[in-house]
Amino acid sequence: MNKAKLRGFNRSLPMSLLRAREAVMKKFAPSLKEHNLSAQQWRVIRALKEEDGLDMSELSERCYLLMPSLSRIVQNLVVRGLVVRKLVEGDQRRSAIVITDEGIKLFNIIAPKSAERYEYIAEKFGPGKLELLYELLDELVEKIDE
Amino acid sequence: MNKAKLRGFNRSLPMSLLRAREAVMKKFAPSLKEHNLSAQQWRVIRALKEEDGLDMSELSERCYLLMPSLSRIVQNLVVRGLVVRKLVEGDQRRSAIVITDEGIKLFNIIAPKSAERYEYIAEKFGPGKLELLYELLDELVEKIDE
DNA sequence: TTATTATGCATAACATGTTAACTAAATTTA
DNA sequence: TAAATTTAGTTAACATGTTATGCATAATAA
Repeated sequence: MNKAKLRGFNRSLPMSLLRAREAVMKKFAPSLKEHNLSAQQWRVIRALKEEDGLDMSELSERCYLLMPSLSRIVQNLVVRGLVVRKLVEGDQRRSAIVITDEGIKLFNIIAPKSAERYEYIAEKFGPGKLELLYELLDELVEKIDE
Repeated sequence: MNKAKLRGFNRSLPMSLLRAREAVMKKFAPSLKEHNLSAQQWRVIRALKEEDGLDMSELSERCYLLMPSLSRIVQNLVVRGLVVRKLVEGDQRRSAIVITDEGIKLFNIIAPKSAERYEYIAEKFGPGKLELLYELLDELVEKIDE
């Protein structure tokens, strides 16, 4: 479906990246929506599962979320009992964000499905091409940021 | 800057695509912001410059904007006098969106700068790699949508 | 022709993206 | 030490993303 060659302005880098991202996200969305998680909320949980107790600034960098968005997202996750805030001794400005047992439980339910989807994509597309794509994307960012 | 190898979950397709897109967008943002245009508003204007008088559904597809977003965006552009709505004879549900002279004038101011930025990126990255990237992205979308 | 369904589009409601204040705590400077 | 500055984080305000709902007009079935 929708195989028509891209015309004019639609064949642009931002649009192509957007389309690719949306196509990929569609594969991951269902298992997240099942648990009422947005892609952004899921990013925060994964980041904390990888390294717990990060402060907001660290979390913001790792999840590629701006502070205002992250602030609201963490509030939401706190209300849902998936993470908690803890005081950082020695600096009253910071707060460490810690994943709860319930958060970990949720992670353990979703992560396998997510990995499965990822494997599916990698296989469909070809692992070699996938690696090549990563490298091109990294290099693009690198070259642009000069 | 920020050259640390991506760890863990940050090396994922959605994240890499997001980073690349943001890096690219940053190059185009300034000339748009100069005229108080968002990337989305600019997409609509470009689409209409390419083919005028599209209805909302067509515009939605070509700009990769969902109808609710597009609805608000067009309202904004109408207020600013950059486009107008015209009745479609034979179907009272549709409305044709038409770019105004002022809209065209704005396009003619921004488009050259935009093209310039694009050339810069293509040159920095390498035209061959850019073409390869396009092809990989297209193929990724194609393979995923099955 | 009337009832039903489909289409085109708008609005509602809420999460996120984005820029700009703003607060309080920590650090630096004078 | 007092004042200025920096840092970490929140809140405000508005545009957009996203799903659901509503509402006409059009097309179709009965």
